[in-house]
Amino acid sequence: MQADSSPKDRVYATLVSNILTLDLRPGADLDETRLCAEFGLSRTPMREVLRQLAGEGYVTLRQNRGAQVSEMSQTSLRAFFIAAPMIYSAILQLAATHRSADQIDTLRAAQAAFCTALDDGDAAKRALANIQFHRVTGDMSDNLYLSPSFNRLLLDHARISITFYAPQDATQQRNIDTARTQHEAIIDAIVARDAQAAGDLAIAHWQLSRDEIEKYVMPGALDVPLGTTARSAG
Amino acid sequence: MQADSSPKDRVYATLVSNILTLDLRPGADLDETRLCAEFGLSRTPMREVLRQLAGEGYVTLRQNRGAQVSEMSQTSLRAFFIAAPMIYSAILQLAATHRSADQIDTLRAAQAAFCTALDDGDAAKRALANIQFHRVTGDMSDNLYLSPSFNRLLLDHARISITFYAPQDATQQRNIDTARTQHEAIIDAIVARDAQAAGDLAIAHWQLSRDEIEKYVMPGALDVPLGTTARSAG
DNA sequence: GGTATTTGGTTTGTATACAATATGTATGCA
DNA sequence: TGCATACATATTGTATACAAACCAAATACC
Repeated sequence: MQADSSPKDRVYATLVSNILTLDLRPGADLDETRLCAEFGLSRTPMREVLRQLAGEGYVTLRQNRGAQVSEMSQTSLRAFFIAAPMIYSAILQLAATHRSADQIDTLRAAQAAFCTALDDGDAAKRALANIQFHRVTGDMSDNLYLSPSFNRLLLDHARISITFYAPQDATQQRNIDTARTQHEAIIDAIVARDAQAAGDLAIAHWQLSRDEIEKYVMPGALDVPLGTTARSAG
Repeated sequence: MQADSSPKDRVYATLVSNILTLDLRPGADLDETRLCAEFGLSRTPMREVLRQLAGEGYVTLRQNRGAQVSEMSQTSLRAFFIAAPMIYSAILQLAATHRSADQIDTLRAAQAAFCTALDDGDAAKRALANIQFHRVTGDMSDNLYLSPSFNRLLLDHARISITFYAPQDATQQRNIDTARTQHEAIIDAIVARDAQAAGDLAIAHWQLSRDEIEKYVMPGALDVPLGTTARSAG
């Protein structure tokens, strides 16, 4: 999010990245002392970082029992399916309306990075670059009240994507190219200040993700904990 | 939110309440040392409370420059007007769908408290009780991804309501009674699991607030800082 | 043999002391 | 007189030491 000026910011960015990429699994316990040793930071600032992460939904804090990476469940997946199209659509409409010229440059840069990540082939890097793209649209939308939910959605969207990513799946390979194209179209709509088109593209883009996820969410698999499926299979 | 078990929770609850009721004005500087002295708490836990409050949007933290109560501006008011009907409607629809029997009791209790506050006549208490009512609907909706924005909206909704409250205004007096009735209707819709009706009521209920606010937001007053208007006039 | 209780160790929560950074004032120079 | 710079002060950021709460294992009792 912000520049890595202070060591605290570095730790924050690292933890965020590790959580997004499932290097830190949902439900994983975060021992303060261990983190401090790992990052060369004292407990006081580390605790503050954890509290900030908790505020943004990355971790959950339990009284006298330390932090753990926030969980994902089938229940939360259902909530995700309800909230995502609504918020994504609103964000992109507002982005098209409110974007500045500078922000378009930033968005194009994010898209370039996204394409690089696509060619790279690493699911985690791809998800991270994708998030970055959408974060820029979030900045563009400039709505203090939608941002919290939008960011929370992006967090789990990244984690879900990585969870359900199957490298050998030909459909998914095609979908990745579609995503790239959709991003381009989104940029065009935003540049043209076409809120209607941006909103529609948000839905289409969401549909793409949704289809991929739904393939893996079978009614019989209701109690499979999310965040563990794909990694162990790949 | 949670029981006042620890002294930290008490400080948290007090600060939240003071911010919601504008006892702590938007933009007000929060000096750590002073707060510590006031609440009899050390700086370390106090800083953690402030970070939590920052995560939920109550305060903003600036590097090396302390915390201040989050501001409200005309810009944010516009964002509020866009986000509120959307989120409120979604929350109430979901509340009608997901609510449990216990939660209905809680909601009825909140409504009773709201009515008491209405008869009381204190704008701050009223706004607080109103928030409490809607928080219960938020719990009912049980959507992890909409909650952050919903809670952020409730925060500023309370502050805006208090800001633009005019005790002598006959229309507002009537509106207060309307709000009471609408709450009752909302309860009925939720009890009946009628998502459609709940969503419609959310919009109607929002409209009521919107009209009150809009009366005071004139195009010429674009740079009047929110949170200071009504208090000084009353 | 099973359950309850106590006890040791580990981990979190808090307080205080110290370091670093920012602000405001005063002084010197143009 | 105006501005810039240096210094003093206050406030934030960090580290460490201590207290309290939790967890697990071992022992005693039923």
